[in-house]
Amino acid sequence: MVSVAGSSTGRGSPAVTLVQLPSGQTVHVQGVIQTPQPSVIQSPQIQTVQVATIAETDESAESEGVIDSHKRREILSRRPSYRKILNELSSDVPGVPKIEEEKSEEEGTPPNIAAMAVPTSIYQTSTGQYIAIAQGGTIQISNPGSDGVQGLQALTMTNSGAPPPGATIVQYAAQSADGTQQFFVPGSQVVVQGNCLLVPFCFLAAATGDMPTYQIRAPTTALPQGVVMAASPGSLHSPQQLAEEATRKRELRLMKNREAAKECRRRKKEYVKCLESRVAVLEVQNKKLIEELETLKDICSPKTD
DNA sequence: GATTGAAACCGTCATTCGAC
DNA sequence: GTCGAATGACGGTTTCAATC
Repeated sequence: MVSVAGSSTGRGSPAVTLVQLPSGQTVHVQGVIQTPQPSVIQSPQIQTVQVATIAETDESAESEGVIDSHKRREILSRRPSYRKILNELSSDVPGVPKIEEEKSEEEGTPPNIAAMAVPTSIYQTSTGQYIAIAQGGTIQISNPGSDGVQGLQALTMTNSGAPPPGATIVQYAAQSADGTQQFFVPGSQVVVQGNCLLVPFCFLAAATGDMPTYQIRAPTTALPQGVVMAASPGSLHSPQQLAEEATRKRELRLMKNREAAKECRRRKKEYVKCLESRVAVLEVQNKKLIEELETLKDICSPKTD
């Protein structure tokens, strides 16, 4: 009679299997029996149940008589965000990377912006560039990939000249540009019409409350060109100004939602990759369990002559 | 090279969730 | 209750490989 009790220690160090994931990542899988791993089903139970319930509408229909409307609403409600799910997974399994909370733009010092006049507002563009706006009117643009101040481009505001009254001339002197280019930012109204095609990007600004926000956009954007600098809050009275304000708010909302959708898709991709990785690991574990079962069967089964 | 279908990507809208 | 963030759904666009 062979005893298999305490096999986790009786067999010496647990076997380690290398699993090649679809993403190319290699994962170490330790002995299956010795170190029971948290189940992928157990961890995000809530989510799994919810998905299953949504999929099996017949079953939910059967239990309608028992479940009140509130409970059904809970069951059918959207599952938690991918970030939550993935972070729960990562807390269960050390190998699963966490989706980090985004740092606010004011947090973490962007690279390549040094010696700025303070107070300074720093913004990041959709292309990864950083824009710093000092109170003195200086705007600096930095490219994330470059070193030191190499990526800095200067925008200088002056309040004089031929442009519409009250407008500000913004001189854009890109290092790589052939020459200095100009576009206008008036004090209370929109500008930059059409100039988007002349400069490497559009300069987009929108005031929210007291603090204006700015964004650099590529000329190919779907956003209508020309809408940009918002009037200062509190000075909107005429219907036209109200309409412009509404348009500006809409553009801002669309812009934010656009970025949110991108981020959401990125998280979803990461979440799916995580699930695929878990599937790969569990498949290996399952295979090993089957093999161990077969081995034990061979050992325990009586020999027949 | 032209066509075509699938997959990936993107922007927008509608809705829900969670913080306040 | 309000507001912003997150996300599903939908339709349009782009990319790419397969086929002719």
